[in-house]
Amino acid sequence: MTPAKLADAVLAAAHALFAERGLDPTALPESTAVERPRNPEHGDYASTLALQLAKKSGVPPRDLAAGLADQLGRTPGIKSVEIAGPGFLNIRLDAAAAGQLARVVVQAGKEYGHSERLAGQKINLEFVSANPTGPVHIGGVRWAALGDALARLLRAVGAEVGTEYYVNDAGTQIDRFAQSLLAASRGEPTPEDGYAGAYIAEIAEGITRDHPDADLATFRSVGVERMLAEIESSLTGFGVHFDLYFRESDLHSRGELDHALTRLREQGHVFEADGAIWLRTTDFGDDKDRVLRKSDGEWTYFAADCAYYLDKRERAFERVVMMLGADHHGYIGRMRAMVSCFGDDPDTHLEIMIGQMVNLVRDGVPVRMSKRAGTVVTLEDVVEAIGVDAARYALARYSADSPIDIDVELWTRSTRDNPVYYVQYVAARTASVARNAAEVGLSRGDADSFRPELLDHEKENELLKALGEYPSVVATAAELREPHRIARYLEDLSGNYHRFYDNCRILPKGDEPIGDLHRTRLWLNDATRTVIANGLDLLGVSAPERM
RNA sequence: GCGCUCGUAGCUCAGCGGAUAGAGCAGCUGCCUUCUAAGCAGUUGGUCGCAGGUUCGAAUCCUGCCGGGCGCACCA
Repeated sequence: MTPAKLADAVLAAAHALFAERGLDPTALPESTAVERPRNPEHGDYASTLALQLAKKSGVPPRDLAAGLADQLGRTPGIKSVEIAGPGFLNIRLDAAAAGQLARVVVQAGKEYGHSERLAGQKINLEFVSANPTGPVHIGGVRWAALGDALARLLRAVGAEVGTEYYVNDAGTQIDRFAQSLLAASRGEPTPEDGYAGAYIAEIAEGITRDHPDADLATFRSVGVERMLAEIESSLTGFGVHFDLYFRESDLHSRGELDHALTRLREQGHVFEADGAIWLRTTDFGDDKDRVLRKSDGEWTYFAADCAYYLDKRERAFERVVMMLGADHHGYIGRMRAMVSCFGDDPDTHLEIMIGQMVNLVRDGVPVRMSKRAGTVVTLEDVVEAIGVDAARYALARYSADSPIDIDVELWTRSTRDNPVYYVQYVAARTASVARNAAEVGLSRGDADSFRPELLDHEKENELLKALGEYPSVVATAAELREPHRIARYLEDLSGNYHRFYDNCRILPKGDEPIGDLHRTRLWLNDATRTVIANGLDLLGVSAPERM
């Protein structure tokens, strides 16, 4: 019996009860859920349905709870139902019904935890989008970890996801980048407002080698391509693949800014003043109107944002998700207003996620500079310091709302206090048990030797409940755009596995003959490995066979 | 000044309106002759920033205040 099926049973009981008492069935929700109470005295699962229905039905909650308990008590697999407090239903399952889950999980394999909850939704996810004027810095690394995890999560719940990296290859920052390369190639000092760092000299040198007569235009075009190739390669090494690297220059060359301007004009929110073309974003709550085309005829960055948004919408994405650093949160107001100016609804078509700052900390002091980039800490620096797995886990483990310090010493430690090791250790332990089982001739066996009623130890029950919770954790994490929930869940699951391991011997001791308990526990071991591996995969972290 | 965000144990943080608010670290104390001790068990530690409101029920939702961070360009 999975929690989802139990929840269905609770709802079915409510329907039966309402019919029996002649109550209005429209008061019943379409679906309900059961909780995994922390306090074991509150049963294996708890439902608050009676509390929720009391007001709507006009029946006292404890009275409703009693009726529900009566109905539920007749459901196979349910051992007992108690009413507690104001009207909680505390439900206990038979060991056999609870234990079935081990088999459900193993048989579902990689699919366990997946659902169709967001099926049919087409979501565009844009993240990182660091300017191609230098390596990806640490803030972008957080988005790489979080954005990629979110893409995996959304796909796991059935959404159609397109991931994109917006390449700002058309603005004046690119001019400065080109001039910095040119200066470096001539051995001249970095121009004012230019880019410094060893990488500039390296790229300049490479371009000069391949294009001896390179002029500013060459440094510009080739420089951007090489920088972008480097960025893409470092992201690939980080396990992050983008479906599309979208170039701002394409918006210009395809005339998409004019197209967007036309559309905005049609909607009636464009005006001219002081020789510039403006979008009246104040119509939709922005604190000031925004320039689309400057008086000198140049498009603004904001105009390109408008065109890019329109482009995504015209590619049939119904939801446009963008991830920005906290220093860009001022964009939210104008972006939402812009969406409204197009006639869209910012609450349904746009979603802007804001992430707080990240520091790499060594010996209690923030690391400030990269060996290669000079002024910032880069993706390579983070990977070199703690490795891809730890970096991805550390960056995905915290809510994007909270600023984080990544302590190099902590995240490279091989102890309990390093969360990624704690979780990966379970992956290794479960794999080790499976290997040892195979060596002594123990296998999960067939359906006859899977005897879930034998899984009646407290720690087995706790582990089963944790495993059963996984699908709803995935669904919630996807809906709330909070990958950190996966990490926290995996840590909880890991604790449950270790306690099971400590209390319940899986393999036969010495000459002990192999029995159904050994086989059944092996199912539980393998179910745990499945969920740990699936969860880590959502975060882009490996599930090692050995450590 | 306006806006966004955060404020939970000594520290770092979980907690999508539910029961006695949880975990790791730090402190103290135990557990390895058979599956990985990179583990487990016990113990100490809280006016959930403050004040109101909504609710059967608030750390969670709303309002105000206090404190920290960030942002308010015809920059990109």
